[in-house]
Amino acid sequence: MSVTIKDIARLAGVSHTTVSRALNDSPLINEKTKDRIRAIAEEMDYTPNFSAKSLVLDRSYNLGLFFTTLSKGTSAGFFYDAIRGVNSVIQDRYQLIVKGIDDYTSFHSITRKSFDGIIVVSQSDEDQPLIDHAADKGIPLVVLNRPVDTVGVLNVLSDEEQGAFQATSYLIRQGHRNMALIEGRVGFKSAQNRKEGFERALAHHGITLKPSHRFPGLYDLESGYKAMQQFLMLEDRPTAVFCCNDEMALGAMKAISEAGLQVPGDISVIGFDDTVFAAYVTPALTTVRRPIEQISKEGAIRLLGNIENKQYATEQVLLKTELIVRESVHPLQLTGEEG
Amino acid sequence: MSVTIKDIARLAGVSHTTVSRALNDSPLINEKTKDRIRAIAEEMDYTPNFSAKSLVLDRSYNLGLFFTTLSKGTSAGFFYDAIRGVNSVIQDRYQLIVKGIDDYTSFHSITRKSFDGIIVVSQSDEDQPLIDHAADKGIPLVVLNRPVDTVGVLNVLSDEEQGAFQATSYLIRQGHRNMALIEGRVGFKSAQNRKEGFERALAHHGITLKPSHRFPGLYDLESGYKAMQQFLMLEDRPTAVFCCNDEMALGAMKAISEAGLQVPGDISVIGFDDTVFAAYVTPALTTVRRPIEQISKEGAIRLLGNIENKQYATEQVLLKTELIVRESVHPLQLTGEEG
DNA sequence: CTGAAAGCGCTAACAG
DNA sequence: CTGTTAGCGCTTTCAG
Repeated sequence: MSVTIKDIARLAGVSHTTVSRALNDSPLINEKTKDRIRAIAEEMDYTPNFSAKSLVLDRSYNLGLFFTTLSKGTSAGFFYDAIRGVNSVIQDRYQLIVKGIDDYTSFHSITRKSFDGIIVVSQSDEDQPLIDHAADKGIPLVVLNRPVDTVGVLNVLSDEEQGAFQATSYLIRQGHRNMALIEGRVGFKSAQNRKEGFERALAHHGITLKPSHRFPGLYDLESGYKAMQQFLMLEDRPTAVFCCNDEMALGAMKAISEAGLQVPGDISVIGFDDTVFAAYVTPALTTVRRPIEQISKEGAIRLLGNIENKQYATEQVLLKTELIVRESVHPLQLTGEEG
Repeated sequence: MSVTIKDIARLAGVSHTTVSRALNDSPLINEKTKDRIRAIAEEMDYTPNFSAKSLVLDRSYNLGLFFTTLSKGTSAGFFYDAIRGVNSVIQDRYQLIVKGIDDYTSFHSITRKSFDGIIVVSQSDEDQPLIDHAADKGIPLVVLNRPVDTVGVLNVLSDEEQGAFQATSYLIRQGHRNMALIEGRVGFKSAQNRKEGFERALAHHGITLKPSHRFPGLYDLESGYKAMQQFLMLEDRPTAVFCCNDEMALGAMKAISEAGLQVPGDISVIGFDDTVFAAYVTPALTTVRRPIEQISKEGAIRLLGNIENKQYATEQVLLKTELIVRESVHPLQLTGEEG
């Protein structure tokens, strides 16, 4: 069996309490004694039993990182950035447990005992039951990526409506009037926000969008491809397409080039997210950058603070998005005011 | 505080021992009693305290999923597929703890108490100390993606050398003789395997590669781009480039198109991994498919079996790769035998 | 079939 | 500054 504090106590000729205190650097213990005990612990290759600690301290040392789904509709880059961001913050102090919310049949096992805190990377309103459950159980909680107004829940996200508004305004400034929209996954908040930003920019310029010029996507390459195929069959083919993420934009570009047309010569394409590959496709994709890694870092930092200070202040942090202009948008006709 | 078996015992008018047994479906307990206790537990919204269980049962209910690194050199798609594969297998029975091996300063905390089993998605020989440590501690272990011969360690991977050999042979059958190689990250086993497969195919056909026609990459888009820029400056520019992953292939394609040349008209490009975007770039990328998700599923299944049966058989599973022919390779000159 | 008692490894009063 | 004692919530002998 493995070494316990009792073993150390025996060797050091002290009580196991003293060992416990020494190893936790308690001010109650003489420095000399501490050093001696630490040396013995080191030598015996002692590792604390976290189950025992957890039991008595009522802390699990677990942090949950929950995604809406692991199996569909989450893009790999998004997933990777989120985990990286959180991981870079928690370091050694916690174990990072990754879960898909849709894997749960019951939230019963999610308690304050099993998670010291939870980070929900939320893409859909359907995550709300989980969020409510966790808030209900009093688990420190931060929700990323989607606005929530649950009391006591920290919230970090980027202003995607604004990002979409900017991107669309840019399209308009480049002279485009006949535009199309490839929407995100139904039920995903990001899909709605981006659509709304797009629509607000249009309304702002008195442009209307025909029903034929919008298409619901799934946030994956294929749905962008298919949506674009639809648009290409239209009589009044759009001169610019706003895609609710980069994957769909890439799919759309594929459809355009297969039809023998050019991006951006014939049709301009704009994406969202600034995925790693955006700069490397040809033409390089003009898109909206969303600071996922920063969001998840901020979220993790706040969560840790929350766990440790036990203060449950509601707070929403809104990070800026940024339009990254590259090559996939072509000016259609200059309108006097420079773009 | 939360409900414990003692609370249930009090309400049911039995001892907490009986409750424990009932909830664990022990054959020692009368079915009627079980039902009654289960009903009460349900009603009180009882959740077992896993720290307490862990302490006495000496199991953590944690499964570690270790990557060589979370911060660099791991591609998002690879990461995502691996987590998905494992997650789909473990279901509710374990918590999945994701770690980057390079985040550890000491493996001290990795014990049989803290992990019931470990899956190492290994990309580098540098992971060996961790693998040895875990094997040493007697933690059930499966290593994915890289061959190891540590005793008692399960091993699931794909035959990448063979995949690279096939891909290169295909290039040769298409008439290419003047080829170039963009290598993977130094120290990554996959980089070495792919390079060796490439070289074996060349040797097999008596083709030699000039030092100028190989370039070390980092598995990311940028390094593929830069490598290709080097090749483009060569006097005897290659007619085909073998890239050790799809990201670098995309970077290379970017460099080619920026130079005013065509893929595959002027230069053929072949990748590795069959990333999601491979089919959607233009031209669609010819590449080698590697069944990451299947590998991680197989690995997880074997690990669970191993944990539960306590049998530590060394076993290596080698899964096939598959050449996916798309559009990025152009026949240079037919050689009689069809390609 | 059920219960009493002990103990997993650790921390935290309470004494001294 | 150190030790004694109790107990976290659970499972597991050992008796009955």
